[in-house]
Amino acid sequence: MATVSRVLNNDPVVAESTREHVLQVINEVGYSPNALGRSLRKNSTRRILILLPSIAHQFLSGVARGAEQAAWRRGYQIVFSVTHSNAELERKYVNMLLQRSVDGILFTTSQLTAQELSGLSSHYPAVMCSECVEGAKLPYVGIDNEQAAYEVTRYLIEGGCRRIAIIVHLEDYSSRLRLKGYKRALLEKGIPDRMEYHVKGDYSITSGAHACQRLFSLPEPPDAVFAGSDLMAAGVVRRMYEMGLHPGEDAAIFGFDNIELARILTPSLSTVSQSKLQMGRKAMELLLEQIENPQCEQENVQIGHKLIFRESTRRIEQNYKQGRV
Amino acid sequence: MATVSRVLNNDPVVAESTREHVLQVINEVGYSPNALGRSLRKNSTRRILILLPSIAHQFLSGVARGAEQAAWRRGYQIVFSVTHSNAELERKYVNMLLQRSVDGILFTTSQLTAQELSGLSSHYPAVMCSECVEGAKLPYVGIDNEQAAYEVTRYLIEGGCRRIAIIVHLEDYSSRLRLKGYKRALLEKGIPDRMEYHVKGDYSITSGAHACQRLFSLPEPPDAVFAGSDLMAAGVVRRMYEMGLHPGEDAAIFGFDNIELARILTPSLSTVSQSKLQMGRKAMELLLEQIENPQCEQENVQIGHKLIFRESTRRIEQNYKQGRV
DNA sequence: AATATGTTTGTAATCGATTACATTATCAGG
DNA sequence: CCTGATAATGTAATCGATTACAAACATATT
Repeated sequence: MATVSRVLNNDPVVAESTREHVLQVINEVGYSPNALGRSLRKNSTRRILILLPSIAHQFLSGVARGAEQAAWRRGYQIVFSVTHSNAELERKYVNMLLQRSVDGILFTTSQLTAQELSGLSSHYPAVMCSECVEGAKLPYVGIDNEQAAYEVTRYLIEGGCRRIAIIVHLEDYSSRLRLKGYKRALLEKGIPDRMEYHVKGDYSITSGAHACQRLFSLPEPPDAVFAGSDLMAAGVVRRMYEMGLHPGEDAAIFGFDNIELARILTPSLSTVSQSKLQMGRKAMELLLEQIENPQCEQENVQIGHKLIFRESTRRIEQNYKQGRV
Repeated sequence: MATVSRVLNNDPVVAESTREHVLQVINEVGYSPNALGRSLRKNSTRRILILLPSIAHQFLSGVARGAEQAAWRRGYQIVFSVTHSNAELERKYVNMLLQRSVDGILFTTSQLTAQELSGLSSHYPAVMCSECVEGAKLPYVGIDNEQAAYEVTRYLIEGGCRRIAIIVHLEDYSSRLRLKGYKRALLEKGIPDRMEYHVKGDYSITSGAHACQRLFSLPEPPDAVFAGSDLMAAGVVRRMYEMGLHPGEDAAIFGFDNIELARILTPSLSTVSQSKLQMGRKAMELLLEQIENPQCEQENVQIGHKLIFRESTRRIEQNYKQGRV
């Protein structure tokens, strides 16, 4: 029994002959070690939980891939759970960490309070990635949302747009930062910041379509729409067609996230690209570091971003080229 | 210690006063029961693993939601893992079942051999859903792929199309069934089945675009394209625009799965709708039944499907209406 | 007061793998 | 053939929660 364990753990002390014999018998009887017993004894599962708001999440799937790669490289397994942006459900999954079913947790989103997250993080390995919660004390990996939004808005203004609408989800921190960047650019360029051009969206296609409907029913419809996600931008595109407008012509569209959809829509979407793989990888590395070296102090990490220009801002691009600006 | 356990398990035998005291102390010291010890003793984790080929999977996310609901209702937790369609990786996750880290496994896809799956299923609770593996002996829940493809093809033919291309992934069983349905319809209507109209795709947007390129470079390009997934259909749409063609006009397009994208593309996609929620729910119910009642015999379950007609077959729709057919 | 009855609480074995420690096997050298 | 050293295997405690069973306690009955 002890020898079987030693064989399975590659303990060099067992004789080659017994090792072979053990392996053969294991094969014959179809024995499979019980991970519960092992983890209980070792006080480690070598398994990480990644929390996602939903499965079909284009952007986070890239982040998840990066995180997975980093985990596998260090011999950890990944499981995902889905919170559906529901705090109650999220708490149940967070319990997997408290109850030692996983060694660490990577949040890509959270409905928990800053206090809950801080408390959790002070006793257990946890990292936040992509989305972040204002005031929560736990290591965070993400982009500079304020700066990215600033750059997009400035680009639109310099490209000749004057009535720039923004669609954001005002309830999360990164959205608020994006709004701040947008305002900074407007202020800097002396463009009035008009409330009727701020529309709330929840990252979904449908909310983008609704926002679009509202915006293009205004007496002075926008000449550019900056959506806080590519999905919302897709909703805008779709609804503009339905309203008899030409997305990209009648208004420039800018998305966020650079998901695959952005490339295949007609017109293809200009968008903000975040390095998803890098973000996930870095977050996982921080987490594993915490697990294996619990007393280490950790800092937030900022990942670079870049603007990608496609058909949905082609008119602006032409303005730039023709020096019309 | 025994009493604490009894309190946590709501054993009515403990006195109300001690129960309160125990709960208070638990709160004070921040005690959280160790799930490993508990599961080890109870020989049950009340946790199910759902295997997905990738995270950002629009279609399977609906299936997963249905499965989740059914699981929560019966007090089971769900975790997901991602196989990236890699058999090696998949085996590692399947090990979670062998090692008792989960009570059951729900495959939505699999790269394992029929033999492996059959062996697994004969000793452990496992169900296959949506995708299926030919010859594998384990309960399966899905639609009648052959019939669905037959209906689509027939519809296209009756709508006046004569050069109908099909894009499918020939390596999986459901794709082969779809091809079979397609052939059946062609045969029935006396339309020649031309090999140059069979193009291979791997369910991705890109593969749809490639297939499209090939098809519309033929001397006799198709007048309809039936794609084995909405994503591939989206790739076709995109590439047709790029080739200066008009999807929906120059050729009817039919997708499969009815993911959200199908609704927002321009033109919106006609497609085959499978009841994702129902499929997931049913599969989970079968699985939980197996877990709680190991000796029960189970049968495959077929879920209904329906054809959804949108802009990408509008021309055909008009033919029907105008009685031109 | 003594016994019977019912209610709580405590004790110890158990789940399965790991591992420090004890024990046995192996073999070289005297 | 024995001693001593080393190599290999076995024994038993441990991780933390559960639960059959035993023990203690409280209350009612005669």
